Amino acid sequence: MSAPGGGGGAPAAAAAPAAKRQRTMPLAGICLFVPVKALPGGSAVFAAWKRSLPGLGASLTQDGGAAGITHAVVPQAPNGTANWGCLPPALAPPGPSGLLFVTQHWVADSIRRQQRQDEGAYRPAAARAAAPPPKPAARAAPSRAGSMRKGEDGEALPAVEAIKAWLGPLWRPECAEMDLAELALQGDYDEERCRRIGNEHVVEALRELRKFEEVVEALRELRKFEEALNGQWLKNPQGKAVSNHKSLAYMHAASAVRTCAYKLAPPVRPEQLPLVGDFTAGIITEILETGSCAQLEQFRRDEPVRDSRGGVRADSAGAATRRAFTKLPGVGAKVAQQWWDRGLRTYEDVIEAAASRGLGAAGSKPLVLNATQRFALEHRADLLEGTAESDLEEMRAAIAASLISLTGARGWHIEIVGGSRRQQRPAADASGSGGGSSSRVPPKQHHDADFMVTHHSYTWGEDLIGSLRDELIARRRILPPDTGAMCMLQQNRAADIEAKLMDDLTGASGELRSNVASDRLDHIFATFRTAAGRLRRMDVILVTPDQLPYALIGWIGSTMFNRFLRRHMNHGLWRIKGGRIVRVPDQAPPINRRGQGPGAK
DNA sequence: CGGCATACG
DNA sequence: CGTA
DNA sequence: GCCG
Repeated sequence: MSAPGGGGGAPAAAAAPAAKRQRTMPLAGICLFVPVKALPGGSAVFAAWKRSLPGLGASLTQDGGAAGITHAVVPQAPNGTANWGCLPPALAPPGPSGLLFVTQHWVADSIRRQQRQDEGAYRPAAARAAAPPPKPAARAAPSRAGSMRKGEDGEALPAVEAIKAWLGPLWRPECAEMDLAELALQGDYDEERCRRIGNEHVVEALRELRKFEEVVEALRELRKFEEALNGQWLKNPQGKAVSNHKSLAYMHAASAVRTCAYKLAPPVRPEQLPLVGDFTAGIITEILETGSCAQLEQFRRDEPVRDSRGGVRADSAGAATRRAFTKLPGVGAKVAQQWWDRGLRTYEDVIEAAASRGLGAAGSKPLVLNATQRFALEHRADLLEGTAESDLEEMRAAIAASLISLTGARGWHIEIVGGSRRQQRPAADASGSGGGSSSRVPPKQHHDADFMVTHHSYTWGEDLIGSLRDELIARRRILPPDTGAMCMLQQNRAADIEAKLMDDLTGASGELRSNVASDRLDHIFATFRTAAGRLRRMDVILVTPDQLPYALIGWIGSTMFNRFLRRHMNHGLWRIKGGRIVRVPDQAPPINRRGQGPGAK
C-alpha cells in the first residue's frame, strides 16, 4: 500500500526537487540478493533486472556472502509456496538483522511502478515448520583420486591414449583439449558401425558383435528400468528437478560403449571409457563375462535391488512390470507405480480392475482410467508392436496428399527423422541362403515414425499444422482426440509465454520479446491408421526451410546426442535458441547458469 | 559439492 | 505428469 | 553415478 520510501504522499504533478530525486532513485541504498537459479525466468530475468535496477539506485548480487545485502529474493511458486531452500546459509531466516525477504514480485512491481513497494505486502510465505533444511553431517570426501586415472599399476592407459583408442579414426589432436560434452559429440554412434567394430570376417563379426551389442542393449535396458523405477526426474534438496542420476549414468555408459572403436573385453576399467566410472565399469565387465549382471537379473524378476552398500533400495521392486506399463502411451512412472501398488501385474489385470469398478475389495478405491489409458490398453497389441519400415511410405503419402489438398502447392519435402531414420538398416545380405546370421535379424520396429515437413518456396500461414491435423482426421488417416488416441498439437507459442513471463517479472516489454523464442517446432503427435487397419504412432514436424538444418540435427540425433550438444553449447559461447544455434552476442558476455562470466568459480 | 537439456499440452 |  |  504505502511505500516506505515516503513517496506515498508525494504529489503526483508539481514534484519538489527532493521528491523528484526520490522518485528517480526510489531504490537507493538497496542491495538485492537474487538466487538466479531458483528464479522463474532464471538468468534472463536477472539480466533484465540488471538493466533496470541500477537506474533506480539498487544493486544486485548473487553472492550470498556479499556485504550490505538489504533484501533477499525468495522465489514464490505460482501456488504461493516460497522456495526458502535456495537461500545460502548466510541468508537463511531469520538472517542478519535488518534483512528483508521479498518475493520476485516485489522487484517486478518496484520496477514497473518505478517506486519502492511495501516489503510487507510481498513477504514470502513462511517456511514450513520454520525449520532449516536438515544438513547431513559432513561426510569424508570420497576422494576419487584423479591420479587413479593414470597408471595405477602401470596397466591403465593415460587419459589421452584412452580417448584416442576410444575414438579410433575419429580422433583428432583437438580432441585432447575437449571437455567431455564436446568429446561426446565427436563419436560415431551408428549402430551398424558399432556392430562392425573389431571384426573383419562376417561370421566372426556377428558372433563377436552379439556380445558387444549385448553390452549396449543391456545397459539401455537397465536405463529403462531405472526410469520406470524412480521416474525420470528426482528432486534435489532444494526441490529443483534433476535428472535421474543412475539413468543418466547408464545412458552415458551406453553411449560410450556404442561409439567405442574397439571390441571390449573383460575386465573393463574405468580408465578406458569416458563417462564410465568404477561402478559402471564393473557392470560392463559382468555383462561381458556372463551376458548379464546382478541388477539386471533382479530387475527382470521384479525383485528389489540392493545398493552398493547392500541395503535394499526402497521401492525398487516391480521394475519390470512397471516398465511394461509405461510402454503404454499416457502411462508414465507415476501411474505405473500406482498400478503396481494396487497389486496389478499385467495389462489384463488393469483392464479387469477398471471394469469391476465398485466391485473391488472393500475399502479399495475403484481404479479409474483416463481416455488415453483406456485407448492404449484396448489397442495395446497395435501400439506395442510399433511401426515397421513398411508403414513409412504409407504415412508419407498420406501427409503429402493432405498438404497438397490444403495448400494447392506441390513439391512438399517430407523427410523421415527420428529413430526410424537413425536405425534404418542397409539392405540385408541376400547372399546368405546358407543361413548367415544376418538373415535372422528381425526387421526393426520403432515406437513411432517421425516426419519432418517443409517446402522450399511455398509460404504457409500460422495454423497450417492445425489444418494438417484436421485434414488427416477428415481423411481418416489419424484418429481424432475424442477416441482417446494420442492426437495433440504442439505449437511454437513459447515466445508469447516467455514474453509474458518477462513482462511479469521485469516490468519490461516489447524489446525483450525478440530475444526469446522456443526451440520447439510446430508438431503433431498422432495415431495413424494404416490401410490394413493397424494403429501406429506418428509425429509430423513442420519447419520452415531456414529451420530445417537445425531441426534435422535435433530430430535425427538421439536424446543423448541432443543432451551432449546442449550441454556443450551451454558451456561455451553458443546457445540453442528459437530452434537455431546462435552465438551469445558480444554485448552480453556469456554467463553460466549462476549468471557468472567466464572464469568465475 | 554443484551440474547433469529443455519445452509444450 | 506425460511426451518429445 | 560421474565429472570438474
